[in-house]
Amino acid sequence: MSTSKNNTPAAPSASAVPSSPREPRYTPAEIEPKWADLWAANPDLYGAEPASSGKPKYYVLEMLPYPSGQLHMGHVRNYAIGDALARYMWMQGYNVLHPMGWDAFGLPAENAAIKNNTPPRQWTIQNIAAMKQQMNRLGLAYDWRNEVTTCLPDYYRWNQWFFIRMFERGLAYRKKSKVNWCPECATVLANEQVIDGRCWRHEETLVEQRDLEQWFLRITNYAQELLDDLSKLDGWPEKVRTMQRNWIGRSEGAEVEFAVEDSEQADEHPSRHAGTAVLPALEGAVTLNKKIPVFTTRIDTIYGATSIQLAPEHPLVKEFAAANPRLADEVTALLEQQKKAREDGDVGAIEKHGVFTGHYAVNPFSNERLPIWVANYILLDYGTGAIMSVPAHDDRDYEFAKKYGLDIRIVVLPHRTPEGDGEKEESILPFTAENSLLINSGDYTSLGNVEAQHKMAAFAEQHGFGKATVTFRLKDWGISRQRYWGTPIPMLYCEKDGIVPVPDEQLPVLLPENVAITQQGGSPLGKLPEFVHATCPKCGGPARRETDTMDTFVDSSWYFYRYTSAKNDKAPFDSAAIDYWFPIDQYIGGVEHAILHLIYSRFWTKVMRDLGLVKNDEPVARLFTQGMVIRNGAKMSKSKGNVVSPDDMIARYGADATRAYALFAAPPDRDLDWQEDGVAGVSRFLGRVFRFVTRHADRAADGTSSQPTATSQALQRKLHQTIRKITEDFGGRWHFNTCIAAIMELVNVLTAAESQIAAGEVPSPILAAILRDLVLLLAPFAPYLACELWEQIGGQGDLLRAPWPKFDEALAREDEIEIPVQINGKLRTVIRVAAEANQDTMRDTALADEKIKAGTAGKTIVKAIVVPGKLVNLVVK
RNA sequence: GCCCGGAUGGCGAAAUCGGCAGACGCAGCGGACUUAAAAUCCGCAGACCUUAGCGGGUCGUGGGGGUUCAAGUCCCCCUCCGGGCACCA
Repeated sequence: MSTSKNNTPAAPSASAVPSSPREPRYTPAEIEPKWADLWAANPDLYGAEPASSGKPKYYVLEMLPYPSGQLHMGHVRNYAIGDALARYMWMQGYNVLHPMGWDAFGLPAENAAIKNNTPPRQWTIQNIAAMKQQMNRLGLAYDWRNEVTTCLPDYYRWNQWFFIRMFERGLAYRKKSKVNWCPECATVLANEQVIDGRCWRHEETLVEQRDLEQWFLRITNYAQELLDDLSKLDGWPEKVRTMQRNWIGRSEGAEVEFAVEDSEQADEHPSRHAGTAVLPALEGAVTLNKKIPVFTTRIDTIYGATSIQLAPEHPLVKEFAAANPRLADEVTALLEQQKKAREDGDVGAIEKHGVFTGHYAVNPFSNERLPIWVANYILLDYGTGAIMSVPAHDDRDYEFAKKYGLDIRIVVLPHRTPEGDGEKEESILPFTAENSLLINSGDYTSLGNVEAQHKMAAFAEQHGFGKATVTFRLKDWGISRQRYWGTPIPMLYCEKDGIVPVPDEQLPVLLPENVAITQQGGSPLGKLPEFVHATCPKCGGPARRETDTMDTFVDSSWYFYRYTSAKNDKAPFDSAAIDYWFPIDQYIGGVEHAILHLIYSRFWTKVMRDLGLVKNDEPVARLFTQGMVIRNGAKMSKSKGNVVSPDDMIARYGADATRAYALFAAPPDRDLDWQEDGVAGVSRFLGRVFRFVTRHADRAADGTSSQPTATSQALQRKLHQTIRKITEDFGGRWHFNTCIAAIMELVNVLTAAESQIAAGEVPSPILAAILRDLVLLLAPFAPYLACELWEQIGGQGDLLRAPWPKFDEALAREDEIEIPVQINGKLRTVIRVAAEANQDTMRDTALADEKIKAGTAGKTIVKAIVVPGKLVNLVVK
């Protein structure tokens, strides 16, 4: 684009540009540490004011890191976004809370302990120090006065305190169940931590199923509210809300009990082939002791049920198999297939297999006998682990019935299908659509399917064999971990009193330090007799201490509340501070926590609300998920060898350039392709700013007239257009890449006017104002440079508290604009008109143009489309 | 299979409401400064055709259709890439 298009002064000739060899150089390696030290020495500088200040508040939060010892580029990007926002909001006059902390419990510390023979605590604390150093070097404006470190007793005691509160209300409970076991971690994992049958931390490691007694948190009590409140979270990405909705997996339907025929009866039909047909209704008395509850979303199709299918692990299957070795073998084979499918990460594509058990159940609606099968596509842990199979109206049942020759009976039809057209009916199978009509369904025939669902569920409830019900995919949160480096679960086991919580006054249950950590499995704390042996607070007798520790996702479920009052030793936080600061105005982090951390946090907040500790229903008002940092087309990882170290970048180009590049290279929600040449480019740009401002820094003081000139007006116009653009972007769009591009454009315009400035065509007070605003605009993106230049131009007070530049519409307005002129939609020329020119003026100007005259000569102008401020398009024939 | 994103020069990208496609930056090319280099500064730059040159023309936002005076943008169909969910009864 030519500069004249912007109505800016023509570019000066090269010789007009001052190029003094004495010009100071931009040296971030000197500037940045100077300010970093100053900031580190003044912890109040970025401190939030107390709630009592009464100022409008803004709580901006970035997800706290695990202290691995090294920041990676994903962190840098995350924090650069949050820091820019925090600084901007400060400059807008808000009382900003911008805290940071450490998600400091977890397995890597134990692994490092084994490898280096360093105690986990020492390793963790060292890493925290190193990373805090990196953060300071990056110039991140955190309020360190409320730093939270989750592995310290003053934090984790409140995990224990919350746990006991939950235990008292039945929200924490112990049960034996099948759990996910990662052999690599040597511990149990929550469902949320299993991805495609593999451990979330060990992509190569298959998760095993083990039967263990574990502590669970009753997140399912909140399933409905967690689902409902998603609709309130309109500041969250739709993608995250959808992921949570799917994870919660609400499904409305009915539970129906099918009675099992007594085994003596079944013995008359031992052959598996007998299992293919529905037999006539029972006559006479049959013993029906056992019931199979079945969950279905389509009770309206129950007359079409032609078999019962059980999960291979179903308890009844075990019973049947106990009396039938051949069946036992076949069930084992089914289990193997399931396991293999899990290992292949391809659970959905497993080939369906099944086996007839030799037993029958009774359809409570039709009294028909249905063969009971075991099938590998039935999951024990969803619904009741058993289904009624309706092949005509379910894709999976249809596939299975076709394979094994089971009956297929049509009981619902589309509203419009003419009756009796058998061939046509066959062709639509399996017919699974809702909004259908029932046929062959006893009293319910010819009802609409939704109406039938209600009536049938009501009938089942009346007769005590079923009811309408809702099933969730979400399971309770298993939090026991058989590892050392975590919060001890504050529970005691007394022979006399059973499970007893540790009394509040004995909290925290301290995590002992003298523990031998091995990869053997089994809780390391169990090997410390002095830890295990305790006294029952109820009877005073001997008790055994719980030796498992809590999932570290407990730590991160409420840490952001603690930031408001991290030194409180009487309560997890000050409720007055919470009332003021919550909900979090803006939370920023990676999308990988869309389900795990973000659903646990929502659950924890609802529990705390019900405990009367907080008033908000949700912790986070607005959520932003930034894109990944990739390089050479792949996510940065050691194994791919494409990792770029933040330290290297800072050493070479400075923290400002590194941060600004992280914001400049892509919009923050998209993946960012790291290109080192790009960092160099941003660094060059910062150098240009540095030199330009430095060159003119002393102009502020001279007292010349402030009468605007054509040049100064052009510069101010560009400046205020830039202010408008960036201010609007912070308001919501967050395209910091184009914000930085806009500052680059501004600087390009300023340096292009260098010769006019040198010639005195810009009054000093105006130039000084431009420099000041330029520095302020830069502050959120390159804080070190901005501070350095703020000092040079004699800025008053701390830059962070300086008010954000105010956009002036009058200064930004263009007098004359360029209007493209098209003939039949093709660009022919560009005309200049006054910005507020009306349609007639625009059309006349266009028609007077030589190129347009030539282009329309000998033709008829059929139509002239004139859009004020936009374009002229002449339709000619 | 279902649900979200995405696809624009050699590269990262921009175009906020349907109105000059490629802002800004990288890499590249030419020039200035320099003994030289670095640094810095100035300029050129989508592809193709045409012109001695000035210039002129055609094509162009993954592919195909459509709506419109006008489409990267709206509608329909399709391809590829990334992510999430998945025998959920």
